[in-house]
Amino acid sequence: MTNTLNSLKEYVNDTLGITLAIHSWKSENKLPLMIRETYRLYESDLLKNRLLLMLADFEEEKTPAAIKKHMEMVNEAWNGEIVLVFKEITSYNRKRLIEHKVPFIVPGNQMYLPTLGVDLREYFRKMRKNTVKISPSTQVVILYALNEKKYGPHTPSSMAEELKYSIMTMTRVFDEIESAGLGEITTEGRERVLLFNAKGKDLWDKARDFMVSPVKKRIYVKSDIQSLRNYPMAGLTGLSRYSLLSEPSTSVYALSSEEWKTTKLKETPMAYESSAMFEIWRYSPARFSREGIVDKLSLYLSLSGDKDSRVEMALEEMLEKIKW
DNA sequence: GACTATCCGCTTATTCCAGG
DNA sequence: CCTGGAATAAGCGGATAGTC
Repeated sequence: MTNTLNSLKEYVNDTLGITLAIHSWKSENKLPLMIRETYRLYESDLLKNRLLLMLADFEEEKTPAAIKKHMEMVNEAWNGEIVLVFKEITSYNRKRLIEHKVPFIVPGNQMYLPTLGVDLREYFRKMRKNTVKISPSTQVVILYALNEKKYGPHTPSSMAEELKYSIMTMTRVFDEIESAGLGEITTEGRERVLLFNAKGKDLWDKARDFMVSPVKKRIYVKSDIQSLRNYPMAGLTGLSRYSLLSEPSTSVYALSSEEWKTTKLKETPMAYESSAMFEIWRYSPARFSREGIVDKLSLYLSLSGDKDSRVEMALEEMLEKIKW
């Protein structure tokens, strides 16, 4: 614990050029036992502000919500700034603390004290460019409408049941469809009802720009023919069945990442003679596959962007043959 | 009863940096 | 300058506790 204190002093000195004076806190024994066991509390001051330092050295990281509660309890006995001090913290919990404007210091790494106007980090990353894409679950709903010609009305719960997602996920899907303007969403009583007013090729053209390739990763797998039968054909193998393109020498199959986690198939570092290529998909390819081939639209999305002009032509050929 | 806000942790993608 | 791997941000979707 003294190590943490020392590294804290060092860090503040290095970054702000201030020597922290840290004292033990007299009123600590007023607090619930649980708090005293979890944290060490110290009094200090920084830039003329009285601070209460909550040193958290717990084995397992507490969740932000729990931490917030603890701080509220401490706040009963202390009127002023409370600063959490961590040795380490996961990136997502750090982000959430910042979202909640909870001040904290990770010695040697980061200092976030919004009320004092201090926000230091080793470096700031550039924000990602925000692409307007839909999430895989939303894509699944749209593909469901297109592939099975079921344009609604749908409700979150009916779609959750049908497509094996949670109801919460479907709530988010409806939000995305609404904000992308891909469907009409109304409320009937307690039910939220989705109706795709654009159908068939119209819907496809509208949704196309929002959609993403289902392929997360392509890998080689050494496998016998038997176990390959369990998976739908995809990639160039699939395309060769839907068009005049000749079949590739290495067969391509698809499976979801959930299936990949539980399968006995093993990845091989490269293409051996008896191997097949597997595409790990963001959603289940089996849901829409017919006769052992993945659905045309997903296949199109998985290969669009291929530089080979023969592939491009075959993709267009396949699309044209669709009976919307 | 149907939906949603919030919380949570896992996974994936992006960015940075050090060392060639 | 590249490149590999470490660090970090963002995405995702389930669980839970509400809300209307």
